[in-house]
Amino acid sequence: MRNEATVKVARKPRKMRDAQESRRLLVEAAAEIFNSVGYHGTDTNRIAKAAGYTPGTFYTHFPDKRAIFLEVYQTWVDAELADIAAGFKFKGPDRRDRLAQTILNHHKKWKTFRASLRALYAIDPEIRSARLVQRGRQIDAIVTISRQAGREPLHRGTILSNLLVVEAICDSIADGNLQTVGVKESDMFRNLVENFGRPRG
Amino acid sequence: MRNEATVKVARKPRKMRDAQESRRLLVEAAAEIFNSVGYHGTDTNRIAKAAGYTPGTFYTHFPDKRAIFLEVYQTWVDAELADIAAGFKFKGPDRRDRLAQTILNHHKKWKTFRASLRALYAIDPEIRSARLVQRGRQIDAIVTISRQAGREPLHRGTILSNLLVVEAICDSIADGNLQTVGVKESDMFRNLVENFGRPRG
Amino acid sequence: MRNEATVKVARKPRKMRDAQESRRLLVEAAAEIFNSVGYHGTDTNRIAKAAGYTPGTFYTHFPDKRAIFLEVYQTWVDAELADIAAGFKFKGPDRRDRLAQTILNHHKKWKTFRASLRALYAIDPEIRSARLVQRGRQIDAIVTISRQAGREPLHRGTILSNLLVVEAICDSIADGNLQTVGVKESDMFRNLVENFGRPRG
Amino acid sequence: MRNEATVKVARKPRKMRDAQESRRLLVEAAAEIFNSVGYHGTDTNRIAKAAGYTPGTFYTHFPDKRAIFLEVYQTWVDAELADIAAGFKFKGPDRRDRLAQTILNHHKKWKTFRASLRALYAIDPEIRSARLVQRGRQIDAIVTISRQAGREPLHRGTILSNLLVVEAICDSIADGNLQTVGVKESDMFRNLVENFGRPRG
DNA sequence: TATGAATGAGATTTCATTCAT
DNA sequence: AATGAATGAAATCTCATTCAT
Repeated sequence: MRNEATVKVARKPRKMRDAQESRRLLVEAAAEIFNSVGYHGTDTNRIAKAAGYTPGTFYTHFPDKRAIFLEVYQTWVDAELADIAAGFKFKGPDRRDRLAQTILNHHKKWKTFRASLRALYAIDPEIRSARLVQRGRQIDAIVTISRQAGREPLHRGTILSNLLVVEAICDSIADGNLQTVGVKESDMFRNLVENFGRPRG
Repeated sequence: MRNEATVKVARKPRKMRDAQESRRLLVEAAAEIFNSVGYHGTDTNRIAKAAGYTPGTFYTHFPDKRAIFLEVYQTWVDAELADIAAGFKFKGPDRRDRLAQTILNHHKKWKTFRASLRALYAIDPEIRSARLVQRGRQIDAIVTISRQAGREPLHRGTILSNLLVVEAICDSIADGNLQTVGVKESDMFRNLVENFGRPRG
Repeated sequence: MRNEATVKVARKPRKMRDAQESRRLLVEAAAEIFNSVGYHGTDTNRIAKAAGYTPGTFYTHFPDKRAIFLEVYQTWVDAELADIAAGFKFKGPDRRDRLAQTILNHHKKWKTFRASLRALYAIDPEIRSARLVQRGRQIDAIVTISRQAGREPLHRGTILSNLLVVEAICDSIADGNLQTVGVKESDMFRNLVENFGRPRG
Repeated sequence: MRNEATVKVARKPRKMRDAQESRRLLVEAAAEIFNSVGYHGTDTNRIAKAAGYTPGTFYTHFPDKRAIFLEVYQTWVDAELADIAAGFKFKGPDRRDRLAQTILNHHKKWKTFRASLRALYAIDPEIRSARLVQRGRQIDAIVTISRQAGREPLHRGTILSNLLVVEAICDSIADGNLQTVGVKESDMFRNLVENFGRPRG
């Protein structure tokens, strides 16, 4: 009963036939848009379009906007874990600097996405659960890395605390406005570096 | 995200001729709503209604939604500065605990508002400027407090770093989900306390 | 039926400032549209436009499409009751004919609306409740009319049965396709008339 | 939320090469869904899925949604005619009761489908034609049955009238809400029975 | 200042239908 | 015949904002 459409628009070449691939393209596009204009500035039609699809396609892959945000989040957290794990493998005298730089880059890249995540975390129970699960995994991963390195892992509370501190400092540097509040970025970076490899106690 | 249930409708001050009072009522209502459902979950009609006015009135006092958010922010930051200043005046052996508790309470109370602020900071230049100005004032205030206490103030970078750490840890406790990631709140609180009054190094 | 009207209509002078009046206009427009294209063929934008408003206005008066359908239904049922009551007041030898004609006219006029009502009744619990309440009222009204006329009312079951029969026959005539099935409208009308004023058995 | 719960997903007959069988499965699935959520609540993808196919398959068998509704209608009307014919064959003192019960059961089973049919009838010319054709056939069948029974058939108008009355009363009982309007189901059933085998007037 | 009905752009979502495979 | 990803038009609904009073 919707067929009154008298004018036929030229068909687009529908070549994309792989659902997995389409999902990936959508998630990729969504990640980028969420990270540039935030969750509320993003609309599903735009995600679809950016991925090369029409509005309806979005909904053949995700029930709603939150669902794709969650999926972007999973993807993102995996990347973060990989980054951190990679960072821990640095050797040599500047390893702390390089680890700090690695994590800082991650934050620079995902600045806006992280901010959206926090805002949604405060409001949305599902996002909160997902985030908490990942936070747990993140701490687990660090415990594991410590053990693999033959060191006695820190308490979970201390690990979380360190994570939070690192994130907070990274965010402040990533923001790029430190000079506005009269702080030198290099000072802040030094503060960041000091959080790695400190002897426990 | 439409929880009308939580909003208290105030009286109907028809033809109240005091613009200052109206503004105050609106800002107060807005603060509460922003803090319960976040910036994007808040609608201006609802703010007006909660303050006891009709939608149009909102726009006789504020040019747009962002403007009232900014005003709420100013109010809020003043309260925070006052809290911190008060906290610094505690004396006695448990002064660090009491200062930590004071700041933690502030965070508990403004959890959602803070999250919204961060998300907007990432997206909106005006909010960003406002936030940066306040950050500067906040550091200034701490410098001043140190001087008044006859101590040599820390570097601005160190102050900011400490502020960020305190905020991050407070947020994590305020969230109320630490046990979910296997961390004890009391451990975290101890981490928080340690950030106050530490001898500089 | 789906007025694609692409031409932008010049701004309407927003003179309509009476909510009651607006509601009435919307309900009136809705009644007409529901009755011409059925519930599912009706869209809220079209109702608003037909009443002289823009899409958003609809939602300042009704929470959704069902709500206005329900309101149209209330209006309609009142009209029907009034029609029947008026019909019962006819005097003279042709009173049964005139009563039949009155009710038939009502059915002719509301053919499509009635069909939509039935379809929604089958699916939608709220519509069902509303319809049942009205059905009860309708029977009550007939009991009352009988009493006022100094006659002993029929059993409720008999009244309902008569109502159903009258409605069914009216619908079949109102439809206007009797000749297609080889039946003369006048025969059917006679069957209808016989249902009025029959001595009870 | 779009009651997926009620639909049974059939097996996956990939590459089933029997078009007749596929059609049948689709019509069967469609009948059930139309009858549970109505025409407008039914989507063609869901029909296909319930029949064990994917969305595209639907359109290799039917040009559109209306077409399958029409086909379901044909199937249904045949079943109804068979029911009635069977009912007319009952013998003995309770034959009228048993006939009434047979027809009532049919109505109970197809409640929602019937409601949809009426609503579409009011709106859709093709559905209307189909329905009118079947109505004619139905009257024809009853004429034939009468003749076969050696009785002089009633006028077509009387037959139609009786059919309408029976349908209306069956619908009201099938609905299951008579007590809500203060009517006893048994009273209504008696009214129904009285419509069968009445000596013609 | 306050009102509050109205606006209108636009976001979310649905689904009958298509078509390359 | 069957697939199933994709389509795209369109409907529902939201809400920051306006403006005549």
